[in-house]
Amino acid sequence: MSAGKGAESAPRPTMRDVAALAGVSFKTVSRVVNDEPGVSAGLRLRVQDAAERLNYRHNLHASNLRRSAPRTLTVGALLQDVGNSFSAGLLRALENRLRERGIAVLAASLDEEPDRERGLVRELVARRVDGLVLMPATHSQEYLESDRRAGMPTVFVDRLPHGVDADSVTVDNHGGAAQAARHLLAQGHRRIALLSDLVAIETAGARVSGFRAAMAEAGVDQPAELVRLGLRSTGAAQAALTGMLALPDPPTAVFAGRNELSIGAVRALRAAGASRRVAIVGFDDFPLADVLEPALTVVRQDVARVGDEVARLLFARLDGDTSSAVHVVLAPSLVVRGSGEIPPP
Amino acid sequence: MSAGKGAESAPRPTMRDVAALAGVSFKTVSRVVNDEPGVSAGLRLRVQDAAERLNYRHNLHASNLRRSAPRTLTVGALLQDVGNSFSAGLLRALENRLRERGIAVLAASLDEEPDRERGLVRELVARRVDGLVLMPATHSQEYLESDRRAGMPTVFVDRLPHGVDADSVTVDNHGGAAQAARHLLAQGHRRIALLSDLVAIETAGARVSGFRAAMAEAGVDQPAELVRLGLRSTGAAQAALTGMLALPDPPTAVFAGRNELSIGAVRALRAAGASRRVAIVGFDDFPLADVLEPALTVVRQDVARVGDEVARLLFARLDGDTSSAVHVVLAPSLVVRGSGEIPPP
DNA sequence: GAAGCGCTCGACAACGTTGTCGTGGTCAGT
DNA sequence: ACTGACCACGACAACGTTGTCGAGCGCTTC
Repeated sequence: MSAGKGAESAPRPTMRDVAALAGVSFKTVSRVVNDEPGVSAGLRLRVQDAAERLNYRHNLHASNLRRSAPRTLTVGALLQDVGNSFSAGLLRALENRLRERGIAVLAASLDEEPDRERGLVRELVARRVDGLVLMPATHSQEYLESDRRAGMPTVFVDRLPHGVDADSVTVDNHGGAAQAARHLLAQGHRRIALLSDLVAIETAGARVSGFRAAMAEAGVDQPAELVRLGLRSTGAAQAALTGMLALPDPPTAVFAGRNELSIGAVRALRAAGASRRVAIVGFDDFPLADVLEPALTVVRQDVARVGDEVARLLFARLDGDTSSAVHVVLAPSLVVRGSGEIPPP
Repeated sequence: MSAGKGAESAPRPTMRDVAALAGVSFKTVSRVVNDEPGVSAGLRLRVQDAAERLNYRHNLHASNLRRSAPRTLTVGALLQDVGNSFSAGLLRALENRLRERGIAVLAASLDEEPDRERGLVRELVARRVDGLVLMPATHSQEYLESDRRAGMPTVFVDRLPHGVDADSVTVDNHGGAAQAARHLLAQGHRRIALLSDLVAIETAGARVSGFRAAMAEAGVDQPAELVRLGLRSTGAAQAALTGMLALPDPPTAVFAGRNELSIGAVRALRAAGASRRVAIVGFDDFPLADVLEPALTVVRQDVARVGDEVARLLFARLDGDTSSAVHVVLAPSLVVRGSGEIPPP
């Protein structure tokens, strides 16, 4: 038994081959394959049998090329990192909805690299995907405009579109972060560390500004030594917080702006033996947040809900809706689990 | 500015349109687009300019239809659940390698449903993907044989192929589970609970048999009350272990056969206040296993390594290697973190 | 019995591209 | 000045499919 494809393998059978075996014209095969009417039951069976015998497989590309309303039944999903729990959960939620329409998903990761985003969009357009779901890494998506005009429905997720008037599904990052800050303030905390990713990333920026707004509103001032922006990884967050814990006047609470930063912060607290002394609230839930000790209080975005909304908007566009862009903003919720309720000393 | 695609939007420009604008034949446009030689520099610029002005986008489907060696530059990855950390991590590792060759990934989840696997394979073949990465849900993949003969390279991952002679990358589940059991036995445990998914799932079955082999080897017998198979979810594992902890003679240690079951087990231990009293070793690592208290000892499979191997095998087949099927088995490693080193009372 | 209708089915063009081959022009060599 | 080689480019067929239209057949209807 041969194991590989073998460049020399016989070409796949086409409708013509099936037609020859069944003794009909290849147009009749097309009718049978597409379940079109106008073929007698007997012939239909003969054709199906021939197709089976030859292992005939429909060629979606040729089909799409010819069809009057081409549908590749494929959408592209450009997410930050399909290995990260937020992107992965979203991808899964999307897949569930798209499957209902027989649509497959081309998934790729952007890693916050603008060039990769532009390159991948090009590739996906060349593949003539029916639609695009984009968690952008670029500052402006003006480059998308011509493709959208040419009929490419696009739904932004997690971040708003800039320079292009497309649908979006985001969460209220500003509000969620403010809620986290108020929660910590309500426990009596005044020295609250702020750990954030690059503020150029829209969600991170909104969370920082939401946090700061709530602090300002409470009249608490935020010293620079308790702020670290531009943290790109779990390790960076861990190092940053470890440094702060060694300050003469260390923070009594921490707000971590993204799930990986929360993890780094938890590691730093553990290493310093401060888990039960320093409060922490994170943005983004993750699978094990509830079994940490203390369990992690987080601002949660409902990824399944986000996926549902994205699919809903995309379907409307696929169905020909050309009304003006819709921006869905979902409210995140504070999940109280213990780590955010530790009082200041 | 219009927001949607609009079924009525102008058709996309083709090479013919670009040619008309540039005042050349459309074959010349083809040459320019594909960077083929035989076009003077001046003309090349004129064509590129025209393409730019019209927002021309290459049509990969038409291109592939005509090409003598069609390459869709797409592979299908059928994984268990792209939202689960193991599948997601693997998908990401695969994507990294495939990107180097400009190959995109169609990702889908099988959820252990055989019908879905067969249906999705059909779809992917209709899309003429260049290759298939499969974490099978079916008991036999004989149905794949004709497509493989027709030239579809297939690499199995995490589970071995059955009924078809294809490449595979798996980890030594039997050995890994045995190692976990021996580790717990070495601490002096004799009453070790076994939590497993459906043993019909090959990996789960191998882990169960590995665990049992190590127990038998040590002459320890495993009472039925400490065995629960067929656990499909975190909640089921939690309930199962909670029940066992209430036994007159409860287990002093637990082996959880899959990461979600470990999570359920940890929850059960936490709820029973037994985290520091009952030892636990899990199969599969996950992002926060090291920050639990106590940190979770696990048998780890290196997903990045698995992804690399899968890509390597796939590339070899894409490059025409028709030698017989290769089966790569990677050794998992025991990561000692604390939870597995709790001694029996 | 002729006309008309409906039902199957096939011939053919077309989708947007690449592969093959032919044409016309330039230029070096004699 | 003439040949031949080479280069730039174009005409045309082909990939596998669907859309359009018309041919052939059996049936009903007056």
